[in-house]
Amino acid sequence: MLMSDAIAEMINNLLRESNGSLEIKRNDLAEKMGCVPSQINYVITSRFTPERGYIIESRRGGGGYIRIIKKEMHKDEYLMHSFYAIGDAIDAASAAAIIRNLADNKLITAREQAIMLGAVSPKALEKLASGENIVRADIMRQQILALMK
Amino acid sequence: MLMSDAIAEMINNLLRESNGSLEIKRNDLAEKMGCVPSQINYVITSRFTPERGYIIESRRGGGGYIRIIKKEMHKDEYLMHSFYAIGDAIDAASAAAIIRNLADNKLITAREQAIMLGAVSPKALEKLASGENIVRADIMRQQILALMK
DNA sequence: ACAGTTTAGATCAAAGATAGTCAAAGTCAA
DNA sequence: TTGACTTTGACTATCTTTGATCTAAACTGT
Repeated sequence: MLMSDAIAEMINNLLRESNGSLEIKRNDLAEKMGCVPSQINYVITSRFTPERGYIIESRRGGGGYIRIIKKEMHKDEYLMHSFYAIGDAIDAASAAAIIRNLADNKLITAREQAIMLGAVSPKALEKLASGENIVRADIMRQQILALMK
Repeated sequence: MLMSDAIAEMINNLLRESNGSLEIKRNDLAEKMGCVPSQINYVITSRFTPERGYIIESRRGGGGYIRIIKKEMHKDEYLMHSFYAIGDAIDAASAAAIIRNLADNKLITAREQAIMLGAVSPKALEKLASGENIVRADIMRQQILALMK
């Protein structure tokens, strides 16, 4: 088996044992698996992405760690739908419509709606020379990803 | 647990017991915790910063002390404070710190924090050729304005 | 009051402990 | 053969711990 797959399997086992959330020492795990530490990063970036439902947190220095959290997927379908509805670029009006939909469907609160609208408002992006709709799409995607946590 | 975290926890406990304001003897605390005195300074500088709402006062010499005060701000005050803390441009780490403060001080929920973070994450702004920090500042301001409504 | 001594916190830089990034080299299937 | 995926390791960034040295405040004897 591929080293990266073995590492991923190890992490998955640990996740299962620990009920969906765990902390590892990068160097320890690397040593246990017999690989270089940076390969742990590779495995995490390639397989434990937010898109696949994982949250990663880490800290360097003494007592450093990497925390991996598996979030429960269930009512995220609507969010997924919105996520893909955004596309590569989106204008302010369409963005507002999508956000309003989320609110209408009780996926976000009124306050959350206001925050999201603020972040993608023309005012927020006024300094952009160009590509406003592309950046707006990226921002929205990150916001929706944040909701799926 | 990490020594610095243990010290921070100790201070937090004392703060809670004493209702938001306390005085410690640096050397005594260091001895109690089993660390060098200067580590107390390190913990204070890294975790009890004014940015996080703490005021530090101290005195040297006989009867010296370090006083730590947790400052309570009112919501509007805090939002204003954050708004101005942003400045014309802001990097991702500083933005995260400000957002985290809002959450720590119960001005936003964990979900709102996640949304705000998402919107100003490097990932959300990765398409920008330049001026990332300027756009980030604008986005943050609009998000905070949304909270003041 | 003054000078010298003692007490106690501040500062800073070096060393230690971790994790992240990036690009080059390797592998493998289409 | 090419392109995607994997493996490595050098270099970087961040956080923590420690101790030497500096500075300020209080105390003491005259």
